[in-house]
Amino acid sequence: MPNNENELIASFTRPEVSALLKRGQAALLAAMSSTPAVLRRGQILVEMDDPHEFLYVVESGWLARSRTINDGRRQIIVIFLPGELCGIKTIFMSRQPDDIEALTTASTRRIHFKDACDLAAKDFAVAMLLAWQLAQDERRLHNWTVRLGRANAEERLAALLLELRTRLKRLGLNGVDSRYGLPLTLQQIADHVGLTPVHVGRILRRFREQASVVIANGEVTFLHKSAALEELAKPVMDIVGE
Amino acid sequence: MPNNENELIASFTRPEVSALLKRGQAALLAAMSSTPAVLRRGQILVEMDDPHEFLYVVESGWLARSRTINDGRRQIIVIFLPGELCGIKTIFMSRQPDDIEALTTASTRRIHFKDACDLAAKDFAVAMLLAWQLAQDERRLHNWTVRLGRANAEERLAALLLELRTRLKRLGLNGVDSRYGLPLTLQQIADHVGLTPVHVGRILRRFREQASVVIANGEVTFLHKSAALEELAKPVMDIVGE
DNA sequence: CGATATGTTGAGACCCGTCAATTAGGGTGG
DNA sequence: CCACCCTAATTGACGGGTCTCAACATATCG
Repeated sequence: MPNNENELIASFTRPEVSALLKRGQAALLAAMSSTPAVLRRGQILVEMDDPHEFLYVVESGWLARSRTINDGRRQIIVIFLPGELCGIKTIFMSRQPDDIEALTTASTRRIHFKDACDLAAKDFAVAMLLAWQLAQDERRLHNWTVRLGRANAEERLAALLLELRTRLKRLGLNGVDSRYGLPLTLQQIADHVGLTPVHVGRILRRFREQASVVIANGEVTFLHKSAALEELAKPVMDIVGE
Repeated sequence: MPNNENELIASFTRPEVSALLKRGQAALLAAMSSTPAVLRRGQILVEMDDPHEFLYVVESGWLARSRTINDGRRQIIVIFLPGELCGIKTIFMSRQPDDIEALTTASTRRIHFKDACDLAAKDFAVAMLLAWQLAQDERRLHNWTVRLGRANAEERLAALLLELRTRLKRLGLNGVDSRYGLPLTLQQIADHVGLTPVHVGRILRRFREQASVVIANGEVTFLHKSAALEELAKPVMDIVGE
């Protein structure tokens, strides 16, 4: 168990911490399967209720933890972006009631949870990285709990678009500040924010008409009145802009 | 970092595992402050955005992680019952955007996160317990994400009442199977399930009229048609009945 | 006994869902 | 290059679940 992660989140930009995390990430990545598995959109990496034994890193594409109810309702619980780890809880539980699925064409590499444990025991930076990612995930879940419980459609969508912007930026995956790729369908967005695709479409039209954002051709583009978006989302954004 | 928690959740009742968890709990509790801090209802244990350094165990009463928006909206993100640990993420982050507050009169004992880490490093059972509680918390957050995103008022309330029943039973805190103490106001329930107190009251009346459950005098009592509740909640309950 | 917080009930409004029709887009094969 | 198909996106009309507001009842506590 790692022993001094305090101040981690508060110091996203502190060079010595991010350096440690980068070292841990490098060590873990080096120990992962070298040949990536390729997934088609909609393909399921880990089936719900199945025992599973691996942690994964997203190489390219977007993944998600999702739960589907037999009457057709579906909730995307967490989105995993390229470079992020998923399935860390595999270390602690052999089965979970959710799928991990590919939201887009994607590729992943993996490591057996026992190997990951051994590595973490030997290399503190790896333990640090794993703990850090877990804490990140839980913080994000807290944010979405607040949004799904108390925020309206506009606030949820504004929060989603802004959260993805800061996450992609932090991962170094968006070229320009005012634009990023969003490879999700309205249905997938709706399943994440707890709305219907029809209503998501209506809210996005409203945003477009207000000149806040346009989302077209799989690209989000912030317009000159995007401050209105930030104003909308502000009550449900956390300290680090997610 | 612990190294063989696999099968933990799947084996809630496996005697050797629960024995290990009990040992870990005993060791951690023994290291905690011996004089409990007493909290009045509504009192805040950890203020949002404040740096904090302690893990807590609930001795008596109910606590919650809650987030309040300045316009008055409020979301209870997680409920902590007597015997459960809260603030474990303190080990990893010095500040979080939520309060930890007393939902009822409550008492807690605490331990500095560094001491908890040292203990976990020496005693595997403690590390096990901490990891197990974290995994528990995250699984519960997943469940509530699904419910807040996709379940209607009846399903959310049915799920809440049943989840609390199984959690209290597991903690050994309910005498009879068909009855348990629920020390929450309609407002607090509403803040947890993402509804208004008025609507929560209406749904509970419906439950009462259907002879599913009565909730009166701070007690939940399941009636002869409580199977209807389980039917309602089933689509949004996880494997272990939470 | 009064004061305050909490619970109950009703009427009306609003946000979002449902359903259905239409358009647009993206790939495939001829 | 076009015809075709299938999926995704758009739009409108309508209905319903939940919220809002306000009045009243009840419980709690000094």
